[in-house]
Amino acid sequence: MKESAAKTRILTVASKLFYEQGYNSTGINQIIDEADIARGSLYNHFPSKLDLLSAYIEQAENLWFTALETYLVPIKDPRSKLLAIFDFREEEQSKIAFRGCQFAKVMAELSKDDLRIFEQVSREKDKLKLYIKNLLAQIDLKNPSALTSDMICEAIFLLLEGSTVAASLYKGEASIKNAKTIVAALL
Amino acid sequence: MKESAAKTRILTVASKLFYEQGYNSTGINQIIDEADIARGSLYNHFPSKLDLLSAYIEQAENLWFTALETYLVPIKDPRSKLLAIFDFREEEQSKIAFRGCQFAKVMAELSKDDLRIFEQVSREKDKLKLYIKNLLAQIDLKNPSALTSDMICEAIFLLLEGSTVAASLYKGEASIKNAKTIVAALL
DNA sequence: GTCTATAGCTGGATAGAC
DNA sequence: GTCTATCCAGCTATAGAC
Repeated sequence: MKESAAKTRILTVASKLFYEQGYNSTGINQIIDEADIARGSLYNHFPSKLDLLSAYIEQAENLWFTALETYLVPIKDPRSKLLAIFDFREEEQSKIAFRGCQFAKVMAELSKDDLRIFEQVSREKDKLKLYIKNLLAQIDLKNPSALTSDMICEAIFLLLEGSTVAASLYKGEASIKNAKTIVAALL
Repeated sequence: MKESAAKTRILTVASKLFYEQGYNSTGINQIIDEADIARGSLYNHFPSKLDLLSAYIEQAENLWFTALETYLVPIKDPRSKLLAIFDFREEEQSKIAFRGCQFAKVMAELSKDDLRIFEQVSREKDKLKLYIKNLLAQIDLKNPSALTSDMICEAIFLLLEGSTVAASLYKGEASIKNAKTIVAALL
């Protein structure tokens, strides 16, 4: 059930370009040039550019989550694991010049009518929230802030998203480090 | 020193379209159609599309900040003022179907080389942080979380940004309400 | 399944009349 | 300063040969 080499190459190239240049600014022409395949082949595998975007999102979701889990494997303590999510994001973002969250970037470019993509992205974010929630359940919260466990989960999630946006604005890791400090105070 | 009516109309129409459809997805043709001016007039007032974007950002900054300050005038207590920033954002976003932060949207669409725009936006965000900081200075923090005043300022800022992104993803106000709850626990 | 050729449009920007 | 006419490069998508 191996996918064609052409299809894989298209998706690889498109992922890179969608993220680096944006979806709207990346043309089919550039994709077929860099992937070195023919126009017709692309439309054979992906009926439209939006289908290609959808495939990119799906792949990126899987890759991102797998990378996060792998990063956290050596860390045993759940509290440290939660804090390390911010280290992971910092490393990841600094490698790519603080271009921001892949999914947030796509959403910002889409028309509000492209519901399919919005749902895909929100499913991914829900997966992350669930992952955070499970880690929180293993912690004996000292709870200095009188927030419920669910609300602390939300805080971690929002601080992660917010600090990524801020880091991409300021082109530096300071916001992500700050978010980690704030979360540490909440746990 | 009144600006020409044409220029004003161009900027009004462009602002609306840039925000509703995105910068890249809005063409010069559509702008001149809806503003009902001639192609040449647009290029007379704005040498390039990027100059028009820059003018939009500048105007949006001023309008947004003025609207926030006006919203907060009737509220006297500084702690309530801080929390009301989230009410303001919620009202503002619900009016526009949770399309997200104007500035974040633009940044997500830009090439990383458009430094001029990045700097414009970061100046705006700095203004907001300073405003938050001044309000915080008037509060006697009970400080349950052992965070410095500067770090609480950062937390408010990051939660505001993060919850706006999340609200635009989920198309609802829940994230913004949650962010307010979290901030209330920090103050 | 992969190719080339091209349709059909729209993009941003310019020239030159008035 | 505002207009119309137009350039040319780019876009997404399709047709039809191999």
